[in-house]
Amino acid sequence: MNTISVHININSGLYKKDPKSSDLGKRIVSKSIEMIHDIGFEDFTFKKLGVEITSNESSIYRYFESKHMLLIYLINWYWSWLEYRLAYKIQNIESPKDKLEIAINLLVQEVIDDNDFSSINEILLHKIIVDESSKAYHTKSVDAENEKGYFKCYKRVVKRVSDLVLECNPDFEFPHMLISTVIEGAHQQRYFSQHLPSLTDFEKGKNNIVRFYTNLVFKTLHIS
Amino acid sequence: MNTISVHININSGLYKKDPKSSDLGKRIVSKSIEMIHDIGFEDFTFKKLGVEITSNESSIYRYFESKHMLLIYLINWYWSWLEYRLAYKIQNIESPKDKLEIAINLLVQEVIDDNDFSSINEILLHKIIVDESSKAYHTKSVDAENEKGYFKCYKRVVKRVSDLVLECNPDFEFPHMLISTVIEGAHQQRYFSQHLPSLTDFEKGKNNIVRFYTNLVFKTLHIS
DNA sequence: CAAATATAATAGTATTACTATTAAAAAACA
DNA sequence: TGTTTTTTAATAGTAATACTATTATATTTG
Repeated sequence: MNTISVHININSGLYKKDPKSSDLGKRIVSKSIEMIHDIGFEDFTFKKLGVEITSNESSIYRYFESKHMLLIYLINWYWSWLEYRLAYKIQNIESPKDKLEIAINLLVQEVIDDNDFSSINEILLHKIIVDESSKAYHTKSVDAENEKGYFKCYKRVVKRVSDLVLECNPDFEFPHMLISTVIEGAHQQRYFSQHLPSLTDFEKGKNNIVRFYTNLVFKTLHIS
Repeated sequence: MNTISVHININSGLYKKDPKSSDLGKRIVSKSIEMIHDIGFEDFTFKKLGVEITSNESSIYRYFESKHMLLIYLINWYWSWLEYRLAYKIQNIESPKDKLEIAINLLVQEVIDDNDFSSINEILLHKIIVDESSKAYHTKSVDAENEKGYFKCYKRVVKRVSDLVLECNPDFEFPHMLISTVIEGAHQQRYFSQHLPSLTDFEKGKNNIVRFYTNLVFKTLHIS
């Protein structure tokens, strides 16, 4: 899996200059992931990032229009990466049910291994998705940004997995609702397990989030 | 239902001066709901609110410590109100299954009627819950605020409905996950239906969100 | 009618999320 | 090699935000 980064292609409308094209760009992306994870998106600023990478606020603005756009970039990277892993993992699987189970697992499981070959720490990026990604689309500019294709990668993943749902049960009325509920739900449960645990039944090491959502999907689709 | 407001008691740690205790306080709450709904939470400021209610920024700060605290107040009001309606609606119902169905419906259904007797427009407040409530707890101060009891009303509702789940199926392992997934999921689906419809299977007038979540709960619990 | 309290008006602060300009350094190219 | 172009760094500046503090003026209460 060490050539994953080759497959991640991000919509060029998301940046002003491709951060993959220079060392500074890579440092921006890589350090921003660490910092957003550490201090949270609201406290993260380009000024602080500039200090950390011994560069300058204004230099960062040459890559990203705003910190909001940087977050959108990171989120797209994550979903592209997930889409690639999904395709890879189900490519030789025949059974629709097995494919769906693998997909659910991928969507719902915590990310625990990092690919050292890219400048992106996927473990931390997954945590950013859990903690911060709702901030990318809960804005007054969602509609305009959706039209520009800023959420395409995410929507494509939902579409792909919804198609797997329909392969299992062609009569099911709500495949997109089911999958977006599972994805967002799993992220929320991970967040709640850290901060509002009484909203969950999380128990360390028991894989409850994965078990809950897998069970929920197959029960809802009447296949078990 | 016109004496609902009597039953809504908000934790006094959420405000500096009780907004129910004065006309200005009521105008603050009532107008803030309209404004947050109209322009969104980020663009909403106490300065703008002051202008709208022909009062002053600094006067508003005498009621609420920050706009964040005002949002927390509104969210608590919403969940108190829901808790009251829940108790009221299931009080004479015997069957656990019927009680749970009523509860799910209440959690998942859009709010369509306003109680003119309070200074709170519940229709708009529900829309704020859908659009903005995740911003109340996706902060670096969640843990501190959770300890102060800022999320108590919400957690109490989840607990109550989880108990109804266990009444229906005492062996079910994940009642809290199920209910918080349904609540948050339904809010997200309403948001997505407006802004990212390809993530849903929403169709106007077909009540798909209610049908989907009701079905999901009863299938997951093996009772239909 | 006096005292206490609530409100309004004004001013001020640190920080944010940028933009603009210019100079220096590095890379490309001829 | 020298020159041009591009990239980066440094500095300064702006409008807005999310507040705090102070004081004057209403309004309510005893």
